[in-house]
Amino acid sequence: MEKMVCCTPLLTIPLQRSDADELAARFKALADPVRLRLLSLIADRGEVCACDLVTPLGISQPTVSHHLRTLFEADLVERERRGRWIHYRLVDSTVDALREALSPANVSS
Amino acid sequence: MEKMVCCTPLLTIPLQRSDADELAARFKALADPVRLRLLSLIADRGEVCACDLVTPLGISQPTVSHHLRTLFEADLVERERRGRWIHYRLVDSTVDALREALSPANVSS
DNA sequence: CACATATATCGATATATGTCAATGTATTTT
DNA sequence: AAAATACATTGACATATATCGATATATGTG
Repeated sequence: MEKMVCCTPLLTIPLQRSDADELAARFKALADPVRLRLLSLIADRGEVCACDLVTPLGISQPTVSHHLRTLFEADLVERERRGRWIHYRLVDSTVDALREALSPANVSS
Repeated sequence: MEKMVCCTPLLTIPLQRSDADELAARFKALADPVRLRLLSLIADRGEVCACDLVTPLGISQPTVSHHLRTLFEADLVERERRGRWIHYRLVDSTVDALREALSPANVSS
């Protein structure tokens, strides 16, 4: 059971400040090419050890760790330690919620 | 007819660097609460004069202008000068494209 | 043309962010 | 327990961004 994450739809009624802050924070997590590629790799493989995310992007291990933390704190990925490795998975519900926040105003009626 | 805008889906295959750059640039435009509220106001009213976007957010006119430019350059809004006023409208196709970029990997088959 | 209004740009400043090398911490292996 | 491996944190630095006041530009009005 995923926890409730976000977000007020953007295009239906004028966003309040607090809702805008929350939604912007999520999009901010998506607003970096390295994080998008990490997310993409995680989604592609279903589950990935962090160790497999360092080499393919050509950036340092601390930088990868930093970005994974950002994705984690935005609830875009979840992680699980298994032995030495930490495995990352996409949190579908957050991606779904962001997608829905971009839904057009008048879908029905 | 809207021009082709973007973007490679995020969750289907690993993003290439150039695609990630492009997509990140779009999300960056959404990654600010002021811009989200501007977009929300524009979407709500269908078409808005820039003059009506200054007061409701409590920020200065140059700042509003700056953010509107950012939204414009990300193809999220279009604008049209009519006399003294510049009218802003949402570019639905860009919002649609971003929403689709967040589509889950295996929708069909 | 002079003036008012709507919007954009400039310059300055404060804050945020991406990145890395160095170091720290947690876990397994020997 | 010592060494090795996986990952996180720290500190430093460069760049980007949000914001504003001042000013410029464009359009309409008298």
